[in-house]
Amino acid sequence: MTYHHGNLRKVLLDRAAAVIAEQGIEALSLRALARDIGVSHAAPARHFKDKADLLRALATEGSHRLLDYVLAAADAAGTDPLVRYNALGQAYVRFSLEFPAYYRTITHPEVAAHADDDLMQSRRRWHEIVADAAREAQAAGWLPEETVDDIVIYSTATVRGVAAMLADPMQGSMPDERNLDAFIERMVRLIIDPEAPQKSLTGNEAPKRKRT
Amino acid sequence: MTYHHGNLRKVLLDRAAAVIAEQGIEALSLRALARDIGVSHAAPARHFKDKADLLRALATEGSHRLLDYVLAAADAAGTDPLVRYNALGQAYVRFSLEFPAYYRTITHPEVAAHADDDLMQSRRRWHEIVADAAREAQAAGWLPEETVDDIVIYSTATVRGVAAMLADPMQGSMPDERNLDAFIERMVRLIIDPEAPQKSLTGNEAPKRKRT
DNA sequence: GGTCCAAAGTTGTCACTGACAACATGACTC
DNA sequence: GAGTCATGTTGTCAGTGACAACTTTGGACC
Repeated sequence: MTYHHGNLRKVLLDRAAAVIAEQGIEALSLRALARDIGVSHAAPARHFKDKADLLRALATEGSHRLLDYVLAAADAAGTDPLVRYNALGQAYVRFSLEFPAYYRTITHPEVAAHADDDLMQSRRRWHEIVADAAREAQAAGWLPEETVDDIVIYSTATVRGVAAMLADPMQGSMPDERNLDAFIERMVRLIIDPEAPQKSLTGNEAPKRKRT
Repeated sequence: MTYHHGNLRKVLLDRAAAVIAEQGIEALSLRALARDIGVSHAAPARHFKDKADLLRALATEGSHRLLDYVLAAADAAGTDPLVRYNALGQAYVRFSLEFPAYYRTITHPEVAAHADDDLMQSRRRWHEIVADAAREAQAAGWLPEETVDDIVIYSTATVRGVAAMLADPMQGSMPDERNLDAFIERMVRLIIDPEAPQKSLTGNEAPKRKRT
């Protein structure tokens, strides 16, 4: 082992993500992390000013991955605006399950309250992405009377809530692993149902599809 | 000051709630709490086995208050099932704003993961309350094709998400204090719109009001 | 009214943590 | 090969949660 580790920063981030995924953010300790990696207890300070700084870095990286993940899913879903919007929501929930460490960090209150510019920009980007998709879905007849902002916030809140409830293992009536995909699909369909446009209605019915 | 404090347990809970409301759960320290109250650093241990135990007690008390708060709001809303269901959702979000310490504690991952029987029962009770209300709303024609469980989980997830986003001060596009009530009303109306039953439709239209 | 005793506080201590300061190492530059 | 600067290291400090051992107090009981 050389005196200089070489890529300690990356190793710290990876190992921290693993610890968070296994034992939660509370259980993360800079000293334990350093011990684990085989480096002195003060080494992490060279790369992260303090614990919050490490979490912030993790959240920033995670938020970029989230955007990539979600955009890839939306693109794979095709051009139908309703299908695309739905795919966006499902991908968000899936990300929270596939990368729990990133997701927990991103939504951690302490981190959220002291977000840096990079993290703030990721949030704005998320808002834009969903807003664009919502506008297209509105053009296809969905929720014509609501503002785009309201729709975005509502949709974000819902997928965030679904993710939170899936992360809470003690919640009753939660699906087991085999039914997870179907569960997510049902939940997001309650936000936007890609198969419920005018086609299922007879011609004389109102073309606007106001919800509820 | 007598040697025996008298009602230290209650004072601890109240002061802890105040600290959490002001500075968050992370900032809560048993020693600082004891110092603050003017009692020795080990005194809290007589009443709460450890820090998690104090948080658990706070969460339990909070969950009872939440149920009372929400039921009172629902009862005040009248007998129309849709209005009642809507009131339930709005009250949930309002509780999170009015009693942030309780709400944060209830939804804290660590607390949620190690819930005691009392807390678990409160959760089941919440599920029952919402399920009963959802059944009545379904009988009035709302979302006839969904299972009650799905509706409950979906609704809970959404109000939880809305509460989470309101608690996050850095979120863009969030309402200022004057518009809060209207914002909450709009968000919950997207779950269930109490003013959108069949009455607004002409007679030959489908009586079932499938969403989206 | 004196005695016992358990509940409720106290002091003292331990291991652990995050943060900081001072020092050591080594890679790169000129 | 001297200088310098990023990157590690050692040493230390105050704060924390948890625990053990001791003290005070107010009733219960006779």
